[in-house]
Amino acid sequence: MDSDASSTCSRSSSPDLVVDDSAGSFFSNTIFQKYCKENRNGSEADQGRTEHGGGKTKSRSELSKEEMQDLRLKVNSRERKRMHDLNQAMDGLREVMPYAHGPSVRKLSKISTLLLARNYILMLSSSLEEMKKLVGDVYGGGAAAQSRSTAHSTISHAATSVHLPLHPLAQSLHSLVGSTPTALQHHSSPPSSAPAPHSPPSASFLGFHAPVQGLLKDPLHLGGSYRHFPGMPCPCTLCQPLPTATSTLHSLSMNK
DNA sequence: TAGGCCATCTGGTCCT
DNA sequence: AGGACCAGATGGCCTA
Repeated sequence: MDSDASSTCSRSSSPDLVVDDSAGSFFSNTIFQKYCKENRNGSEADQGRTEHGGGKTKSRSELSKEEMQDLRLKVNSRERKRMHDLNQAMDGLREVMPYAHGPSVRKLSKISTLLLARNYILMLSSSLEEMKKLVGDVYGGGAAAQSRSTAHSTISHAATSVHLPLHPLAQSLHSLVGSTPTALQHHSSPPSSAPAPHSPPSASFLGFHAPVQGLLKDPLHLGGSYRHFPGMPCPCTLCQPLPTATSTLHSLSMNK
């Protein structure tokens, strides 16, 4: 089920659901069935009371059971649509994460997606800071202003040529991918070509520890399937010998 | 079979 | 009043 990477999930749901489908799920609901039972019993008594006031807007208490039912279906439909939109946004987030994409790769859970996204943002921020420092070092204090003016070209060059301290996420990624370097297919393989068995990432992959660990499943076998983005520093530990001045990312990720 | 993840329903609250 | 947002409850599916 989770392996379904399409924007719509494999569940019986669709963003453009209208009353029909929603009615299906609604009618299958036990609460609704109970409601129907009660409705059947009291329907005669209600009949006369609910007929009045044609045309005028009624308060909720004045609505007939049928109207209440319609209202309920409408509300349910809206809520369903809202959740679909939310899930679409979540899928959009998944797409831009440095994580394997492909039919054979299991989809990140929502919580995993959010946690990974957070770490990823922290990693990028840290990278940016390091690059700024490097640029400052290379051009010296006097040239700092000038270097700032040429920041665009310089940074883009630095991004491809300099290894940055990305240790925490890199460790996390490698805990996801596995420990053997040969298992990795760096800088080339399309994610879908990875023939690996797949499970969702664990808390350690996401760079979080005790607080989240209980929430996520543990073992992962994502052999060689995470993505390297062109122009971006590779976050893996193999590419990134950890400098002594560890970035703040780790501490940041710890005090979640 | 237990646990994780998810979709859906539902009622409450807040905002426009 | 109507809609958006939220959280709890429920039940289904999947995996270890």
